[in-house]
Amino acid sequence: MNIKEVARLAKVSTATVSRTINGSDKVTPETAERVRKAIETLKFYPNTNARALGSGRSSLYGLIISDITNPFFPELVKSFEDIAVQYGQEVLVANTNYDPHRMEVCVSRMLQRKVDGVAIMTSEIAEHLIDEFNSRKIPLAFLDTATPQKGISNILVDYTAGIDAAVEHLLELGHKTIGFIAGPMSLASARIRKRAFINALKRNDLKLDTQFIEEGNHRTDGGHEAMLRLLDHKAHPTAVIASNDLTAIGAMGAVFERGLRIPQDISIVGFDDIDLSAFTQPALTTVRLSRQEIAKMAFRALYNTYQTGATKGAEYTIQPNLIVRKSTGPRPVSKH
Amino acid sequence: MNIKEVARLAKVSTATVSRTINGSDKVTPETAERVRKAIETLKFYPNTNARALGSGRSSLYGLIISDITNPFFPELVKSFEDIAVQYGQEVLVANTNYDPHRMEVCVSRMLQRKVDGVAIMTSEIAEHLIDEFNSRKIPLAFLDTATPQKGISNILVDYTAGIDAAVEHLLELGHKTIGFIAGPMSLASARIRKRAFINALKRNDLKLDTQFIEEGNHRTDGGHEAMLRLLDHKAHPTAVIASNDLTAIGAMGAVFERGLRIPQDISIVGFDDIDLSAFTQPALTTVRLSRQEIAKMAFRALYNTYQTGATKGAEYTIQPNLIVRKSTGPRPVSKH
DNA sequence: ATGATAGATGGAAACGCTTACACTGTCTAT
DNA sequence: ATAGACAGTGTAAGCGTTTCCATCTATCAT
Repeated sequence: MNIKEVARLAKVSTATVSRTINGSDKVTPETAERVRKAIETLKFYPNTNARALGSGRSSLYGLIISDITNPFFPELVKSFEDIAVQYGQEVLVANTNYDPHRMEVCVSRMLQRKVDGVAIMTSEIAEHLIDEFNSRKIPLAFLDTATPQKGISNILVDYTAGIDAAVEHLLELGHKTIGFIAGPMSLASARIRKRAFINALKRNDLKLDTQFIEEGNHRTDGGHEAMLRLLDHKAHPTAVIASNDLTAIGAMGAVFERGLRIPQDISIVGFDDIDLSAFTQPALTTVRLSRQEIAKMAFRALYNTYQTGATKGAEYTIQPNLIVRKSTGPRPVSKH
Repeated sequence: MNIKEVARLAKVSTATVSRTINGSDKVTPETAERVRKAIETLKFYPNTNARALGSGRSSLYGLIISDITNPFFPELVKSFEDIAVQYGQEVLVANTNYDPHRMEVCVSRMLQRKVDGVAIMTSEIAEHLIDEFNSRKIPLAFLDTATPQKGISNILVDYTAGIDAAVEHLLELGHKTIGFIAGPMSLASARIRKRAFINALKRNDLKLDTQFIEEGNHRTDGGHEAMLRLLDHKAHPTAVIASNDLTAIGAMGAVFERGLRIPQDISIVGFDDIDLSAFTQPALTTVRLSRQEIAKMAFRALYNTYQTGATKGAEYTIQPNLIVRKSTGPRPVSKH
């Protein structure tokens, strides 16, 4: 079953069938109708491989993430696909599993499939891999890459604004000592968030107490352990901000384990606003980082760059916003 | 950059380059080495589209799920990909969004990309779409399809065993009245789970009280509302089994809202064991349904069928098992 | 030495599309 | 009536691989 059989049945040339499929306006409505009917009858599905090969366009966009089981990503993937579909494009998703070798494999897949652009939503990528894309003029879009490059779009998150909002919210509730559970320092985004927290303290004239900053791993277990360490201090903070929601959720478990209540004894704030955060007990106050917005910007940047053949990428900034739920409350009076 | 340039640099024909890439044994080690060096130097990545076109094999397997943001699926996707990679194959994931039209789009994508097999992990699919695959001899693997067909593999879940384990666990804890929050009756898997529950009651000589069976939607909000309805009965059940974990989590929220405690006042059991379930407060007792196992079976079934050209599919059964955590406890003494 | 055999390599057709270019027939302006 | 423009369609040359078949060389039994 191929375009030739369709052409034969519709009594036209293969060129006309191709034109009809691609919605060219140079086909009379009657002819197009005949072709469409033939396609229908034969249940013909054009071979994507042949199309890509013949046209030189794959209509495929790559999306590289670290781990689909990390709840931050599914919504990102979904939004990215939704918008790609709107533009008549397809998406190739690849997981790096936080592993540099797997990253190479992902890149290789993208290259072999001749994608029209790649969104790299995980911070760590080797320089030489970027070069592979660059030399082939494949548009790239990054999320928070530390090193912006020419020909590459960048989606920046205003972490400062997000963390500031969280700190101010806690200040308004009367908290004086705020702890922070960071992500792994090997991740650029975790480093940026920690820095934003330190700056927010400074801006609000709060003293920085490094013993109240613990390092987690952006997963629940890390948050759990880090929180236990924080609670071990004779005078622990009355509020804690976590570098991401998973960490916050792990931290909440640790608080309960020690027989303390949230938010009466201690307030917790997360970051990201993963779906789950609305359903924890109590519901988590968190800084929302819209995956939909990230996906939309990244895709558009890639699509535009590819279509216009522009050589320089764009920059966009995304504003996170605080979602106040039930895990934050006034500073306990008994506390210092 | 293509195979010709590699051939020129390595001073061989394109046929030999192709053979080297595909690991044919008919190439002398020295020649192969020369070719590999040329590939390296030129940073050549073979064009997947051309490969698929030329060989007639796409080495691509489709995976159709309903919704990647449903926490049941990410782990399934990951496991499926992991095993596909082991076999040197690639995966094309598509979401139906529970929408029959989107399902058609997904199937169309699979057909256009000439996949070597498709795992359909969402129950609802129109008969005529199955035919499209059948007539093209594309292997199919289903999860719990109600209507087994020839040439199609089927992964069956022993829901009866899973629900039985949950019911028996509650019985041992002394519970006499057990409620159930079902999924949407439009979903085959939800219907099967409900039926399994009813049968389990029967088998244990418990009377079936239909007012203690509520319908949810397999999401948290549905579980929340269904639980509120259950709690509205003057004598509500002391234990409730939910059709999936999301429903159970929503139900837990409702319990807290009414000022009751888990498990002291009421026990809750989920189904699936999504990652999150270990981190709820209290951690959810649930019936684990291994996504890894499902993925493994589905992929193997497809791969074997395609490789051997077998015309009849296989059947596998998966045994769920109860994971006891903190959301279940002895029947409250004050209760009837 | 000779023919047979096997193994390595090359030549070129095929895969199923897209698209530049050529062609035909109408229509418009003169 | 006629040249020019233009719309609709067809012809055929790619696109980058794979793979069948042919060719060549070296080895071996005779």
